[in-house]
Formats: sequence, C-alpha cells, structure tokens
Amino acid sequence: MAYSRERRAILRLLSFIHPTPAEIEFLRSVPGHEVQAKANEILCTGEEGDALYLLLDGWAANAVISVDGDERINAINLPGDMLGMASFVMASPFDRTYALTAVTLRPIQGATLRKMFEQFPRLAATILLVAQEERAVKNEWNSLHALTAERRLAGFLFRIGERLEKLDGPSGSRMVIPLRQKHVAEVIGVTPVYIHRLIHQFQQEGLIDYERGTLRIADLDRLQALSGLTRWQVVAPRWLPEPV
Amino acid sequence: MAYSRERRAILRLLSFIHPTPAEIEFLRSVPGHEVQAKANEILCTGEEGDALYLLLDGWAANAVISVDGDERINAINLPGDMLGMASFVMASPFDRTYALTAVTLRPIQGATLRKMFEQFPRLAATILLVAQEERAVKNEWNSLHALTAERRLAGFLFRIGERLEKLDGPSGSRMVIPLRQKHVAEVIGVTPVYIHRLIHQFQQEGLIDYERGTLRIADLDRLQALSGLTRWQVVAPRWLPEPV
DNA sequence: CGCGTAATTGAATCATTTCAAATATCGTGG
DNA sequence: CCACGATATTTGAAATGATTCAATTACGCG
Repeated sequence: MAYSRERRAILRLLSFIHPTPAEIEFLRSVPGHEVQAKANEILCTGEEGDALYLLLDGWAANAVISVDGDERINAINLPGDMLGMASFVMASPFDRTYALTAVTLRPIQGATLRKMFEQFPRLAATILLVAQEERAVKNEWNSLHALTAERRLAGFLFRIGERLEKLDGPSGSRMVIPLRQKHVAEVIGVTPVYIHRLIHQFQQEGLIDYERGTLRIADLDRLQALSGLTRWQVVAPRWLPEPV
Repeated sequence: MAYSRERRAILRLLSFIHPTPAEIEFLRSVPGHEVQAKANEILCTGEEGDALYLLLDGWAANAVISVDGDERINAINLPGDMLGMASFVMASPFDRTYALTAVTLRPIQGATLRKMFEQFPRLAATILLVAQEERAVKNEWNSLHALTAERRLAGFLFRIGERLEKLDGPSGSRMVIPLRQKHVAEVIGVTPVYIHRLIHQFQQEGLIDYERGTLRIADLDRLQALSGLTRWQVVAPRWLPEPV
C-alpha cells in the first residue's frame, strides 16, 4: 500500500523514465509535510504566488470563471497530478483548483523545482514532458469540440476511465467518478439541463450508472467507440539528458 | 533588422528572463542552418521522431485530422514559436504543422535541448514556462468554447492582434493575417459556411477587412470588448534557477 | 483553358440553449 | 433534530445558433 501510494505519486513521470536511485532519493527527500483538505475546499487560487501541490489522494478540479460569470472546468485531477502548474506563468490567473473529494496534498516549494533544474536535469526535462502531455490532452479536447456533446462526453469518460485503469488496475476501483451533473456540464461545456439529458441517455444505453454525485463507468469500450478516440500513449523523446 | 530578427527568435523567452551573455552565446551557437519552405508545405508531421523547429519568419499552422476526416487547427504559429513541441510526447501523433506563408525555420536538435537542460538550467526552465504559457492559452480557448462562435472569433483575432503588436510594434504590420476562410473555420471550430457569415458580419461592422486569403484587423479594441478577454500577461515564477 | 478547391447564398434541419416551474438534496443555525 | 434557505436536479416547450444540403460563382494552378 505504502509502495503503491508512493508509486502513484510519480506515475506521470514513470511513463517517461525509470528513475535512478539518486533521482528517487531526491524525489523522496522533497521537504514539506502532507496537507489534508475536505471536499469543496479551494486548494490553490493561483493568485497567492507560486503555490504548487502534488495531489496524493482524492480528486480535484481546476476551473475558470468565464467573463459571463459561469464556471468552466479545465481539468479533473487525479492522484499524481501537479496542481497549480497550469497557470503559474499568468500574471493574474483567473483559475482556481478545488477538492472534489477529501484530498491529500504535498506542497512543492519553488526551491525544490529550482534544485531539480539545477541538479537533476533529467527529472526537470520530464516535468516538461508531463506539461507537454497535458497540452496534448488539451489539443485533443479542442478537436473534440467540433463534435457533438454526446461524443465529447463519451471522450471525457473514456479518458478518465483510462486513467483510473492506470492508477488502480483494470477494474479501476470500479470506475467511480465523484462528479455531480453540474461538474460534468462544466467539463463538457454544455448547460446542466442538457448534460442531464445526455447522462440520462447514457444511463439508458448502459454506458454508465449515475446517481447524484457519483458516476460509474459501465462500458469503457463502448464509450471509446462512441468517442472515436484511440488509447492514450506517450513516449519519451530521445534527447532526454542522462540521469544523475 | 538583423538585431530585431534575432530578438524575435527569442521573444517568447524574453517575456520571462533577460538572458545573460553566456545564455545569449549559447542560444546563438545552436548548430544547424536555416531552412526555407513555401506556403502549404508540411513542416513537421510529428511522426518522424523528435523534429523540432524554431519559426523565424512567416506563419504556420498546427492541425489535427479528426476522427471524421475533417481538419481542426490547434494553433497558429508566428515567428519565435517552436514547432513540433506540442506533440513530441505522443507515441503516434496525429497532428501536422504546415506553412501558411513562405517560412524560414531553424531546426533544433535534440542534443541542443539536452545540453540546455544539462548546462543552462534557467533556459531549460524558461522552456517549461513557455510550454505552460501555451497550455494557459489552450485553457482560455477552451473556456471560450462555451460562448458563441462570434465571440470566439473576436477572441481569436484579438489574441493574434496582440501578438502582432508585440512582434512588429503597435501597428502590427498593419495586422494582416494570412488566413483563408477555411482556415479560420478550422480554428474557430465551425463550418466554412458559418464562418463566412461571421466574417461578412465582422466586416460590415468595421471590425476587420477581409479579402480572399487575407484578413486585416481593423479595430482591435472593439474585438477585445466583444470577446470579453483581458490582455495577455505573463510573469516568471520566483523559483527560476540562477542564470549561468 | 480547364479542373479542383474555396467562397457565396438561401432554405431546411438539428443540436443545444433558454425559460420556467416543480422537486429533491444538502448544510446550517436555531 | 428540525426547519429553512441555498443549491442541484428534473421536465417540458419555445427559441436560437450552427449545421447540412444543394446549387452557383470565383479563383488559382498546371
């Protein structure tokens, strides 16, 4: 359990590199102690400087409040994700990350990142790769926006299911997603009224099970087929620095 | 001219750091010679390994072919942009970057990136910042997708206009954008038929001037107002490594 | 010159929103 | 522990933004 938890924390890195003992040691020595937060608590607003966290347990969401006041979810975060990365370059970020469930976080200090860039170039480069992966996710999501909301929903659920598989094994903790209809609407970019109809339809078709606040994936394969997406696969470029 | 061209090449970095002489020297010493390409030529398919280019002159576009065969433009690239970054982590990228006008490129070898990570940590970190900036752009674009195509078009034109100002000064080379209606449709995510109506409408309202293949921004301020966006402003985090 | 691709236009259709009103659920203070 | 208010869900019907279809015209290239 302790092992798998530690492994989950660096799972995103593991899809690109096999850390050396020295690298592992550095990652393990990251200073700071874990923080707990309850559902709905705001984890980072972006405004308070360079607040970075590694999500260890639980679910979080990163959202922006659009010009018109309504909210839009940029990303759903699972254990292993870095929180606060997306907008730390913005002079006045308008996004905030909040907990969807009870969460455990580990704060990452700026000094840690600096040290990583100065002494563990391969780890630093891998951070870049993870960032680029997120960017690729966004690009894909962008192209889904030309499709119907039905297919976008299928695509979203498929990608989440895939991640759950990676985190928790094939059963993916029975693929339970702690999202209310309102959240899903904000992810997909449709109104709550319409997402309700879509979720209802998906439920009828046996693709998901839904009950207030909990969405369970019932048929990942058919969701994939409906979305038209292929499985997500990343690969490290050949130029990665030598490990320390 | 020579100065401004060199400056343009690293403009993205300059919004985060003031390079030291050693850093400048390293950037200047990047091996490889410039490449020319004509409009519509494909610059990188992503598939041929880690092909990276710095765009020195001209315009390019990065596009994916969606499941349904139709094309979607992910990003419009201007001088100073890195081409091929967006998808180099994908095992089988489905995107390609092509020239919109005649372009000049400088290939960036993997070895150069590696050396940067190993010997110029601050430059490497800045690359990460630029990547995060692109990601933030995508997030914003995503939230625009909840709005009407009219406001999305305004937002797109506003952001491009802003970049042209930064590149070419307040007049922004008179804000000429080398895009055909079809391209704009692929950026905004609507059909060519509908983009035609929108462009016609914008033209009537004096927001733009359009003629086949060329779109000129006529009133950047009103485009901004219509989009509801604020000016784009980035800032470097405090943890950047010390320069070499 | 002729052919393929891009732009234009109008009309019908469809996906999604908006509006409105009822019901359910949750957290909170008394 | 209950009542209350705030917020989420549900449902139907009307309105709208955007697509699709179809047919015509313009342009660029070999």
